[in-house]
Amino acid sequence: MNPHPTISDSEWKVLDLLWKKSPQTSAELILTLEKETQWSDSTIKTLLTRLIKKGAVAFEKKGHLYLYRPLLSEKTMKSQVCKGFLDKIFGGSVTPLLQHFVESNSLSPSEIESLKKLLNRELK
Amino acid sequence: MNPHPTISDSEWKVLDLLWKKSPQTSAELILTLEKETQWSDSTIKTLLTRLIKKGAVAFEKKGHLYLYRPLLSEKTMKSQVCKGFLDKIFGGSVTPLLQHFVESNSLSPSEIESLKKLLNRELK
DNA sequence: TTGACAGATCTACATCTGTAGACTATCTAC
DNA sequence: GTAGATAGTCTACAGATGTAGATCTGTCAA
Repeated sequence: MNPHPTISDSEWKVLDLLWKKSPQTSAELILTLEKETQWSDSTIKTLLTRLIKKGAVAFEKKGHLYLYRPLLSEKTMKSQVCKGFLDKIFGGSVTPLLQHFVESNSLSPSEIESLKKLLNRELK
Repeated sequence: MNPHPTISDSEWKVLDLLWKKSPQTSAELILTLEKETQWSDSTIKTLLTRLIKKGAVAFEKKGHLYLYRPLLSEKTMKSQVCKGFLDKIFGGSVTPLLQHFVESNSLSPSEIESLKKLLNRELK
């Protein structure tokens, strides 16, 4: 019913891995996540379960293997999160967001170049 | 101890108002927020209390008036939230973020213009 | 066939969040 | 000085989240 359920930060990490590669077994996911987090395997399984309950992930039994894959598209989800973020922090408009990055000097010259290219391409 | 506490979505709305104008009495805040949300005054008072406990807001008794003001700077907080967002969604780099907005056609031509100006100014 | 193991499910629990009613203290106007 | 209005504090409670132990179950090797 909920077209785009809320995905918590931890859940997002799991989903993100599935967007990068799918399907994956829980073992694969656990292996990857244990490197970048301190989570126990149990935690990761809980997150998987919650994602399934939210309709964000599906699994398929292949013999005795469980293969997990994302049900929600990365693009759609990111759109939603971006919009929420922009609304909350910058009143919904992109300019102040970019301005923020510019002013906080968090952009390297090469990054600025590629951003400009992006915008130029867009105008054609 | 926590230099920048986590501010929840609802709390953020309150803090945001204080960034726009400060100090304000709770009555002012309640008046504004009741227009854009469905919150009861009690809810807003709870949010204020939590912000105070988190060290994000301070109040001052002026006679029998309570004046609230933000303790955390807007810039600092937005930086933090932006960074967290960027890390979570786009692996920490700005280009894919802007790319996202470009590709999702959420930029108006005039917005693109102003973004370009921003970047050009930066290069000087 | 039995034990070890991998993988799933159940249960748990503290904290945070959204949301708000009840209660208390103070001030102001009558 | 008393009632009503204001403003703050306490308490509450359900649901989400971060985190993980305990347990069940199916499979494969010995």
